[in-house]
Amino acid sequence: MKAEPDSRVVKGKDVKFSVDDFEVAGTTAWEGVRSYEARNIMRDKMRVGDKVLFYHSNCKNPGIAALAEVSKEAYPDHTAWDASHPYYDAKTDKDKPRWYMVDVRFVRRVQHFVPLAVLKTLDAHDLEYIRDEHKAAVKSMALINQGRLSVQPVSQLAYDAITLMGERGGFATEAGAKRKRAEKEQGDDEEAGGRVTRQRRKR
DNA sequence: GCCAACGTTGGC
DNA sequence: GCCAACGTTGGC
Repeated sequence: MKAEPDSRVVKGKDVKFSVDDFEVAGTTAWEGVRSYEARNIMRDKMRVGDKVLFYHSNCKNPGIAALAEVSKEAYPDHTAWDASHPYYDAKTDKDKPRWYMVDVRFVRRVQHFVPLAVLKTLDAHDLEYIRDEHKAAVKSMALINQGRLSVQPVSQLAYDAITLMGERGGFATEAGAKRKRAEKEQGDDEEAGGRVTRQRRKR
C-alpha cells in the first residue's frame, strides 16, 4: 500500500502520510483510494490479519518503509462525500457507496529501507539470502510492472524477498549499486580480454 | 521538469 | 462503442 511521505497540497489539504505519521497514528483508515482496481483489492481480497507492505511513493527515494496489517475489512470511504476533502467524489451518493477503505495497523519499520531502485535491479545486487525464485517473484510484481496501482497484491515469495531484505539489508545505495555494476562490467571485459589473449598466445 | 503509462472524457 | 484528446500518476 502506497502513501506519500512528502507534503503535497490537494484542495487546500496536505495529503502527506509518511512512515513517521503512520507510526504515530498506529492504526489508520486507508482513505482516499479512487481507483476501481485498488478499491476491488481492498474490498474483495483484504482480510483482517493480512500482511501489508507500506510503501513511500512520489518522493525522492521511493520504496518499502514499514510492515503493517489489515485490522478492519472494507467499509465505505466517507471522505468521498465530504466536499472539503481532497478526494471528494461528487458523483457518488450515500445510498450506493462507490469507494471503500480498510483499516491498517502499523506493525514496525523495516530495519533497512528497501528502495524501489534496488528491487528493480535485484540481479545486480548479489544478495546471498535472495534466491532466483525471489528475484523472479519481485520481477513480476505490480510495483515494477504497473507503477500506478496504489493498492496491489504481493505474492508470498515477493513478500518473503522484501521482508528478508528489510531485515538483512546488505544492498548498497543506488550510487553504490551503479559503481558495483560498473565494476562488474569492467571485470567481465577483462575476463573476455584475458581469454582472447590466451587464445592469441596459443596460436 | 520531463515524460511514459494509463485512466477518463466526450464527440461522433 | 470507438478513439482522440486530455488529465493524472509517479519514477527519474
